[in-house]
Amino acid sequence: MNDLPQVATAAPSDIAQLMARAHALAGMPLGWLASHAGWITPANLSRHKGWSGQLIELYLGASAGSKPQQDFPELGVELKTIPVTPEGKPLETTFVCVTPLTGLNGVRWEDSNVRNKLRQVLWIPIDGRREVAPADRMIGTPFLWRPNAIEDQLLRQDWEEITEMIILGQVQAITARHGQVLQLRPKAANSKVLTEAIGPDGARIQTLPRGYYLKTNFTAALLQQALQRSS
DNA sequence: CCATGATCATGG
DNA sequence: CCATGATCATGG
Repeated sequence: MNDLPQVATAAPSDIAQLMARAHALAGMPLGWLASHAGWITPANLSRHKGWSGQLIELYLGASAGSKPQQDFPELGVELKTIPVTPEGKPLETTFVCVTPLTGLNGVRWEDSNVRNKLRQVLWIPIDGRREVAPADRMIGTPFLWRPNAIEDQLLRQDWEEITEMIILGQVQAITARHGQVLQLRPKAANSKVLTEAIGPDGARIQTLPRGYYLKTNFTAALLQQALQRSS
């Protein structure tokens, strides 16, 4: 049996230790973990959207902060919580990273931020149903994922198509409908925020910052594979 | 019903 | 503003 989860006092020394910590969280409600850590559980997440992810970081020993790197750089692992139904269907897309909109000439998929972030992901499913209070939302079975050749190719295709449009000054023509498994969407405090990009005539323009997100059809397949492996 | 576009909190 | 952590809210 697993020991009760504990707030981590140091980063995990290896992947086995990281996975042991993650497995200890399975079956625990967020409210228990929060109170055990001395945190207050919000009544809803509308003004605390990153709360669950930050609580899990605390228990796994991820270095908190806003560093533009993986959560466990020494292990090469990125941490992602994902809100799911009891059947294991994702309730939201998964944010990957923001993207620069200039200076992309010559950047290859192999060197992209998206690929770096997704090389190895520790997924933590959490009940994400809005009708369930955050305190009662149960954590699911974690799994470690590395893209296989097919998944890598799907991600690469979308990234290359979207990146090409950005380079050609078409960023304002990109919608969330582009891409099979990866999409580009706004990533900002509000729709007034501006960042530098390339316009249709090649000149610099100001536009809304964008980030890459995994579509739910893609993460749904990952979750189903993990369920089948564990049954 | 659900995906797209919009938004919230925090630290630097 | 930018990067981290994401979910909200409404139009289609």
